[in-house]
Parts: sequence; structure tokens; C-alpha cells
Amino acid sequence: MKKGKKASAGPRSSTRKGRRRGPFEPDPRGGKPKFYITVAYPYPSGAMHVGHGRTYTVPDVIARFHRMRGENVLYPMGFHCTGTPVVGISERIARGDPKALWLYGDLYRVPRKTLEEFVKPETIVDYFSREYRRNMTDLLLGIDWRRTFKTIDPHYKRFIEWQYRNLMARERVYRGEHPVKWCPNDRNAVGDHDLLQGDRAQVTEYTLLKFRMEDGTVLPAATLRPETLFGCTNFWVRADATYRKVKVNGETWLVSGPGREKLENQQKQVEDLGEVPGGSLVGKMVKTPHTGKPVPILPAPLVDPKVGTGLVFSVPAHAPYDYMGLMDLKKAGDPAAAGMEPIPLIAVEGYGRVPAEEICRQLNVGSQTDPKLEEATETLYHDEFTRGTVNPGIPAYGGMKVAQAREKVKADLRARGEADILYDFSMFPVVCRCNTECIVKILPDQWFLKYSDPPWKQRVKEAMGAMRLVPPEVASQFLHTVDWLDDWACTRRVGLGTTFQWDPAQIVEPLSDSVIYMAYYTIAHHMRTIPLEKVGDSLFDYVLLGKGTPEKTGVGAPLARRMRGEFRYWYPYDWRFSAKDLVSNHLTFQVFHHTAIFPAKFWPRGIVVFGIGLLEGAKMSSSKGNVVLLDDALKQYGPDVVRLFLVSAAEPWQDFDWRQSAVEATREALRRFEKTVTGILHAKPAPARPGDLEAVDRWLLSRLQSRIRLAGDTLDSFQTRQAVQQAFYGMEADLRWYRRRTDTRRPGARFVLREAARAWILLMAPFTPRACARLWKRISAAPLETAPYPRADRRRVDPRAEAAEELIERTTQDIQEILRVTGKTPRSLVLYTAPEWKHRLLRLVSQKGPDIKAVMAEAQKTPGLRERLGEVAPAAKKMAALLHDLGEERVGRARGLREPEVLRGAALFLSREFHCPVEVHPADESPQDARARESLPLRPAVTIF
RNA sequence: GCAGGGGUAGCCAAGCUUGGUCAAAGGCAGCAGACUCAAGAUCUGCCCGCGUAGGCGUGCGGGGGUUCAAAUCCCCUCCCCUGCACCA
Repeated sequence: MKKGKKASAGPRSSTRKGRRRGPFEPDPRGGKPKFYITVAYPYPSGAMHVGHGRTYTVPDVIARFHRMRGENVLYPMGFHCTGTPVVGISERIARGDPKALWLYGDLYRVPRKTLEEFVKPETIVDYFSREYRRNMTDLLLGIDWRRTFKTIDPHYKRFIEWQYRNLMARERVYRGEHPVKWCPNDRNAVGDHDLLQGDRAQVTEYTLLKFRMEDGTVLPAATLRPETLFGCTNFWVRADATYRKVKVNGETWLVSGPGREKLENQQKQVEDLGEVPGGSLVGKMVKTPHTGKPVPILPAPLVDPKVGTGLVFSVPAHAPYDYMGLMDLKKAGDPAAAGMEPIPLIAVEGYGRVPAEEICRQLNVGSQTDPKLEEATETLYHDEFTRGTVNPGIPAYGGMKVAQAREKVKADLRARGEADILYDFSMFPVVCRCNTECIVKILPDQWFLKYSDPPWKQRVKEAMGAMRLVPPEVASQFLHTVDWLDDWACTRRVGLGTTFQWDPAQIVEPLSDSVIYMAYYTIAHHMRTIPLEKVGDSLFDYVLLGKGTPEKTGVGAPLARRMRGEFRYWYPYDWRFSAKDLVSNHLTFQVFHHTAIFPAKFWPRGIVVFGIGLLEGAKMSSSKGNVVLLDDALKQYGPDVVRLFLVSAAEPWQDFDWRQSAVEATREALRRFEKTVTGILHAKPAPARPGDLEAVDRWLLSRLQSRIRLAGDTLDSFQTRQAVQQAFYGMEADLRWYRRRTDTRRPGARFVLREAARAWILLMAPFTPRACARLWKRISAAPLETAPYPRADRRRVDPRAEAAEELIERTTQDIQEILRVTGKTPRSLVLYTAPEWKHRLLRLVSQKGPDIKAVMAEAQKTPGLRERLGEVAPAAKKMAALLHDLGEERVGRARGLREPEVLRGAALFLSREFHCPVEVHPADESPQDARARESLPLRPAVTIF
């Protein structure tokens, strides 16, 4: 606790003068390019699991790589503590909710004493941010902890206040009202994740059509399809429901009980005037709005008092429910319904005159309570909306597309006071976690970020166009998000956070207070040394925007100048990393805010989007307990194994799967690495004498260069998995072959192996720093973190040596296959290389391509070939296949290889492999051994005795 | 529904942009052998089918097409995953 306090607030010893800075606490430095990466900071409401581990390990690997490349690398970390979740958690713990107690007590193993303190939300974020820091340190993340902060720190809040004053001045924020899902019990807006039921329900805008009774009483019917007004035959009420007579904006309305509540929550002045039983309405007449046609009020069970206003107007021609309602009445012999016929007003291709009737018949709907009506309604509404047109006979709207007519009817009627708006859910019911049924409430005094603003969107697109987005496929997602984004409510009434200055009852919404904090990191370590009362707009204006003068910042000109300098040094950030589910909000928001507040030269440079984590193939989920805690993984496997696995299991943008068997394999792999390198370093070092090197030594050095090149290139493009394939598995495969191939006690071999081991340690250092540091100590006293990353040495690339080794490897495989197929155990092996004329033929085939006729024509003219045309034809065919198999490049590289020499050099190796003597015979123009005729370039003939 | 991503051998996963070098890297699991008192680790081989000579056949969700040639390009179709807002 004490230690943690120190960690997150107030000046720390690490900022004291004279303390030696580690490589992870960078300050601006001339002569070195800067590299600034940030990750979306965690919300510390629970323990870290291995999925979080990866999110922070990937950037660390990249950071270490760039540091070794000689760059000045900044990787900071803060904690996002604003928002409602921890408030909910503390409440649940306070009331002893068993699930919460299990999650925090058993799964996260929070000490009982601490758990008791969790009744205060701040304690939760305090505790877990300390845990995060501890885990991150254990994971060997090279984070600059001098700069850490929490979003509820007073200094940070000042920063957010400054940000919003800024946005307000630029008219990016405005006040309005907004409909939200609302729990009347909690008296709070609820998000989808807080719902027991109905999380797929959307808030939809219904049109209230005002039907009027004789005495002027308004019966407002809520509808999604105001254009169907022209097909209205009657009006529906629920006979067994009680309606409320209320005064709304000077009119007398009749609505259901729930309907009344909705009106009240949607900014209407509602005054109760009494109750009316639904049954008493039946039989009366109402006039339709706009057309003024009198229609009768009829009873129908299809009416749900909870939906809309509990009043429905009936369009039996186009609404399956209404159609069945009418049919039911007719069947019951209701006289009012007897002469009533559907009035069609929409024509849809594929349907007849009365579509509702048709679809009810098709689906075999029995009555108005038949569940099949849902499907019928959905299908018909969709078809009419997308393909329907209004009948030409309808005045003013005839001939219009349904979608078009709908908007026009709505607008026209609203303008004349014959219609109003009611928000309601698209699905029912919507139930809050507290088991209360939710309603739609219009929140007044809501504040918005104007993400819908076209010029702003345009700037964001511009910024994104100049950014590097990884993987490139996400670009379209980002652009789509920019287009789709609407204004964002940026204040909240509950939760932790920064008070919203224009309405102190609200706080800045958590996704809106985390969009430019990457800039804050550049000065965070200085901020904590400044007394809070000196932190004001003039400071941020100067440091972040260059406005004003350093003298007026209130913190002293030298410090102000220094902060300004540091901001300008680090900014813009080079890369931002985050999980892919933040693309459609945070990652896009932060680009919006950067373009709003900073000049273009400080706009983001790049984004890397992460995949999500799976656990043994199933989605990781804390609440379900399907997680491996990072702490446990670190204790069990150690940081190197965890890191290596997390970055090599998949590329960062792909989903990765934590599989125990795979993690254990990684552990073994790392053991082999350490063992191999240790073994090499143990051996007596050998001086470099070029004369000592054999072909196979040059082969290893040559391979080493391509491993180095590929490992660096792939890390440059964030392909951590591919990089590990090269830096680890590729290196291992080369070394394995090398040690199988040759006597490693030779001086030349010792020299080459030492070179390889040295490079190997450096290549692995970004992934497994602890093991590498241990090994590195035997080589150098310099710190590994800043040791130079290996560079491929072109002079050591030796295509000839690689071709020779490939010949040996292929020959080994050939022999193996023959032995396997025949089941023989050889007493001796004889290899025949191909004669010169076959090499000549190969060149001919590679020139002429697979056209055998052309090859033969040429062969007839070629001395050395024309004498043996009978042999040439089948050989040419095989060579075409060989070329096809190996590719021009490899065949070309092998050209000029002295095969007999190469194979003789490997004879000892081959006889060891196959436990028998191996002879190599050079090309023989007229061999006695029939098998020798099978020989081809790059594929010696093999005879087994 | 809209948008984005994906379906490759027992499993995971590369390859697909730039068609031939792909029976298709790598890993896991499995089998056999070497080492060992034994186990583990390590090394070697096998791991679609057939095959006593390095080969042949089938094959990359399903269907169709382009091409001398398709896992790779085009069209249609089925299935899976993610996001869709006032929530971090």
C-alpha cells in the first residue's frame, strides 16, 4: 500500500537529480532519432490476464528492438480510472454480491482485508493499478514509470479541463438533448452491458399520429410507418386496459399508463386529468390526422399498453397484425367490423393488392396472437420499405417511394401539429440488471462532441491518409467509422472522472477524457513536481500549443521551456497500439481530437491494431473465469517464456490462443536456446583465420546473414511471429543442421559458432531479455538493452556455399527415401554425378522453356548432345520437371557447382548418416552401372549395395 | 440487417497481394528408432493414399469460370468470428 502510493502519486525518487537513468527512462537527446510508442492504457478494475500481457509485451518487443537500433525510445504507461464500472463493482462488493465476491476474492485473490476496502471505488483502481505495475515489471516491460499517472489525479484533471475549454472555444462541444436507455430505479442511463434482457434493442424514433375524438381529445398512436395513415380503417385499443387522460402542451391526450410515463421522461409537461377504461372507448369514433376521416375504435388483444402509447391505428392492408385483428373481429361477428375492408395504399412487386392478407395466408397465421406474425411483419415491412411505392391515387404522396413518402408525411404532419415524436425501444422488454424494466428518457443538458461535423471528419480522413495503419486492412474500417460516427455524448452523471466545467453535476465521459493523453506523457514527470494551484491553461497553452510565453506559465520560464521542448521532441507519437474493438471508438476518437487541438505536424503517425486472446480455443473472459492470470503464468513459466509465447503465437493483429501445450513447447524451446548458446560459449574461443573455414562454415555464416536481415525486416513491420520464426526457429534449424553436418570442435567451426551465438543472443534480446542478458554477460560487459542489433553483412553472403549445402541436403533426403521405400540396409553407397552434357542440356532446357521440340531441335545442332539424342529426349523431360521443381533461381545458383568435389567433401558425413561407406564417382560418359544413367545435375544417381 | 475479417491436412497456423519453386513452411498431438537402468529432455525418421529406387494418385469450405497451369485470379453459394455507440 505504502509502496503503491509512492508509485502513483507525488514526486518519486526516480526523478531526483543524480540518479542514474536506466535505458527505459529516456529524456530528449541530440544525435539519436526518437521513437515514441504508446498503448491504450488499462482500466484497472481487475487482475491482469495473459491477454493483457500480450497487449503490453508486443510494444515492449518493438521498443527494445528500436532501442538496440540506436533510437531514443519512449514507452510510457498510465491508468484509466474514470468511468462507472468500478463504482458498480464497489457497490456489488458492499452488498455482498456472491458473483463479485467470487471474482475478486477467489479468482483475483484480493486479500480479504483489501477487499473490505473495495467499498470505495478509488481503492479498487488504486489496488489494481499497483498490481498492474507489479505484473508489468515482472513481465520485464521497459516502461518509463516516472511518467505514470492515473486519470483521476488532480493534475490530469486540470489537463482535461484545459482540453475541454479548448474544444469549446473551437465549437467542437455543444449542449443538446438525447434519448437514452434509462432505468427508472437506478435513475441512470444504462449501457447494453448493464442489461439482463434486451441488449439488442435499439432506441427508435416513432411518429405519434394524433387521432382526435369528437371533443378534441387526442389519441396519439405511435408508429414507424406514418405513411400508412392513408390505409387506416379503424383504431385499436385494449379494452381491458386503463388509459390516462393527461394534459400535454395544452392538449388533452389519452395514453396508456406506461405511455404516460414515457411522455414525462421525454421532455413533455404532463398533468394528470383522470383515468378512462379502455372498454369505454370502444365504439366511439376518431378522426384521422391529415385526412380527417372518421374511423371507429375497436378492441384488440394485439395492443400492448407497454409498447408506444398503448394506442394503435389499424392498416389491415399492410400490417399483418392489423389484418388478423380485423379478421378475428369478423369471425366473432362484431357488427362494426362486418363491412370493413382493407384499404391498400402501397404497391410492392411480388405481392398482390392486399399484401398483409397474402403473407398471413402464406405463413398460415391463425389469429392476432399467433407468434408467426412477428416474422410476417418483419418480412412485409422490409419489402414495403425497400421496394414499395405509394399508390398514385394518394394526394401529395402518390407515386413516391415508401422510404421517401415516410419522411415527407412525418415532416408535413409535424409541421402542422398533427404529429409528434416518441422514442421507444425496437424490442421488448429491456430489463436492467436491477431487474427494473427500462424506458427511453430524453436527457436534457447533455453535452456532445460534434463528430458529425463534415469538415472535422474531413480533417480526420486527411490525418488517416497520412498515417500508417497496421495491418493495412483496418484502413477501411477506420474510414467507415469516421463516416458513420455521429455526435458523441461526452458527459455522464455518475462514475469517477473530471467534473464537467459547464455542468458541475456531470463528469467528462471516460472515452472522451482519454484521447490526447499521449501528449501528457511527454510532460507527466514534470507535472507531478508542480504544485496543483500553479497548473492552469497558460501552462498547457504554452507547453502543448506554443501559445503565450514561458514567463506567464506560472511555473517559471526554465521549466516551462524545458517542458515545451520535451513535448516537441517526442511528439507526435510514432505508434499507438490497441485492441481491434477500439477501432470504432477510441482509436478513431483520438485522431479526431488530435486534429482538433494540434497542428498537423503533431498528428498521429501510425496505429497497430491487435487481435483478441483465446484460452484453449475459447474466448477469454474474466467474468466467466475463463482466464489465466498473468501473475500465475509468470510464476509458472517465467517472463521470458510468457513473452516469447505471447508474441510468437500469432501476429499481433491476429487472435492468439493461449494453449498450455504450446506454452510448454515454448519453454522447452527456450531451454534449448540457452543450452546451445551456453555450450558454444563454453568452448574455447577460436581466432578468426579465414583459412580455417570450410564450405559448411561459410554456409552457416551466409544463412546467419539472411536470418538477421529477415528478423529485422519483420520486426520493422511488427510481425513479431515471423520475426521469432527467423530469429529463433530459423536459427535453431540452421544450427541443428550445421552440428549434424560437421565436426564442431574444429577451430573454424568454433569461430563460426561463436559468431552465430553472439548474433543469436542479440536477435533474441527483444523477446527474451532476461535469458539473453544472462548469456550476454559472458560476452560483453555492456548492457544488452542498448547493444547494437545485428546487421546483415553482405560480404558473408555466399550463394555458392548455400547451393553446395542444398545439394548435400537433397542428396541425403534422396538416399533416405530410397532406403525407406526399398526397406534395404545399405552395405555401401555409390553416388554418380551427372556428366557434362547433362549440364549443357539443362542450360538448354532453361533457355527454351518446357518446349521439348525446340530443345531437341537445338540439341541436334549441339556437339556433345547430337551424338546421344536417344538419351537426350527423356533427360530433357526430367530436367524440365527439375526446373519446375526447384525454380530457375536455385538452379541458376547451382550452376558451376563442382558436384563431385562437393559430394566428396560430404562423403564422411553421408557415411556417418547411413552407417556405411560412401563413394562418389564423377561423371562417366558411358557408365557400366545402369543406375548411373539416372543422374541429373543437382541430383546424383544413387546405387545401393 | 450494415460494416470488417476469416474458412488450408488430427489440431493450431504459414502461403493467397506478384498463378507454376506447393503434397503445401513451422508448431502441437501421434508413431518408430537412437541415447538411457528408467522416465523426461535431446537427436533422427514417419505423419493424405498407394508404392521393394528417389515415383504416381488425390487435394487447400461447396459449385462454376479464366488459364498450358489455381490454395493463389473472377463469379455464385454455405458457414464462422468481431464491431454497430453514450460502454471501458
